[in-house]
Amino acid sequence: MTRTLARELAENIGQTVTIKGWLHKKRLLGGLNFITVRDRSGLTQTLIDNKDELEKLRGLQIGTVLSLTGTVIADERAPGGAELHDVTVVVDVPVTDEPPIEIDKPISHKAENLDTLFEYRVLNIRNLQEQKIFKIRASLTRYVREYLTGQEFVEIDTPKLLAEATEGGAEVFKLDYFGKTATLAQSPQFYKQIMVGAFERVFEIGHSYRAEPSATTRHLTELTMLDIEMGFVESHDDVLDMVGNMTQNVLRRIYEEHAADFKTLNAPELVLPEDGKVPRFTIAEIHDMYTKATKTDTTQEKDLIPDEERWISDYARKQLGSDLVFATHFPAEAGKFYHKFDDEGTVMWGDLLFRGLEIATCPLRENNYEKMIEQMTAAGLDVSHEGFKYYLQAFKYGLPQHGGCGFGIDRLVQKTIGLANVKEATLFPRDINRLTP
RNA sequence: GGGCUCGUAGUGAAGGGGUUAUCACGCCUCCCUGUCACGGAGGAGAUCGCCGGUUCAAAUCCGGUCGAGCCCGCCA
Repeated sequence: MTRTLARELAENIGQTVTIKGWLHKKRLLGGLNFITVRDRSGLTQTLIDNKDELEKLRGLQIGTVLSLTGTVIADERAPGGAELHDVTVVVDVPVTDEPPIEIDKPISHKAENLDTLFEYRVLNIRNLQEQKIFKIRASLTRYVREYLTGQEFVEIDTPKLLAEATEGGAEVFKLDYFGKTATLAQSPQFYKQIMVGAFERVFEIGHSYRAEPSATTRHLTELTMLDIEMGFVESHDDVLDMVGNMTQNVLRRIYEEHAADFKTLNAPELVLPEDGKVPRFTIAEIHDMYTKATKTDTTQEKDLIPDEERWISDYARKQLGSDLVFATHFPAEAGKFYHKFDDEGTVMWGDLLFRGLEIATCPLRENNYEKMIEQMTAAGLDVSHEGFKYYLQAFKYGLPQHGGCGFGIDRLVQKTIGLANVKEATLFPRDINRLTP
């Protein structure tokens, strides 16, 4: 007997079929007993009136793996309009231990209960509502791949085990590597730039590791980043246009194709600019606007403070009809050695904010070999260091003007759905004090 | 790294010096032929995070410790 899935039930009225899945819910009404089984496509309700068949389930808990063979009956009282009757029960994998949490009801995502959420992740991921988050996540990365591949970007994979930290910025994890010290990549920064020299346009969806002791709702120590790098860009605007267009494309698509899921997850309504142009403000402009609006002076800050990110996003949504907004022209002192600087004391670097949170940094890179050496020396770096040798080869032997972005996939999923904490958008989050499951 | 808050059955919560620690869900037994958060009757399940102190008496007050959450710094 071949297996029939829950979603195929209504197409098999009158047929004898076998449903395989997990015992999801028992509703025993005496002579009338409903057993709900979960498979990858959804739930099947079966009606068991034979006492001997029902007795096979005595003492068995939610999660028991079952094969149920019976006749498909159309009945408008059944969820989905069809259910299984005259059922023969086969217990494939009996479960006698009571699950520590209930999985047939929405799982609490209250901040105080997040620790429990992740402690029992193995089981609560069997909850259908919980699964929607990760099906949306899977679709989002698929749409990103489809969009970028369509624009002739080549997907690459680069090493996460590195000889040494050279990029600067975030703290790195160190580990023993056959007696040597290795570090975990904090980003594919150097490799994606190197690959511009080969393919012009590249992207990678991979993990990055940050040893920052940050205990907030927006930080992970192991995160999933979408890294994009594009060669032969004419200006920083080209980079911002590419990232803005891609983001709008995948957001429009996810809201369209997962409309029902977004509704049950209480996701916010998507608001994107009608002309397809993501609003842009310079850091200085945002500081001015925020300082005027809130009487909190931020004009001396080099970056946006978190409340400014929320404020400008709120402004963009309400005044300009956009959930996305770019913050551009960071002060030069915020830039790093591989950034491109302009003559006005700012760095050609823009942050993409989505619903109050920074989800991507999008800089233009310095591509001139001599200028790179100059900027690295000015930053106090040893240009003859092993860690820079291979990176600089790419520049020495010809890199066109290029730029791209580091895009936080976890944050994108979080904000797309409207989750309060980035960890809720991650299956098995790693943070400052969680290394399991 | 700095600040604030919270640890009570398996899960989620209430209680906040004084008899047997309260409720919901889940679990066990029984009743129930259209449930879909089914309903009804009964039952089991908690050294109130841990250590110490104050007190005639501590889940409750105080100190420490461990664990967690949120904000800031920094970042995606």
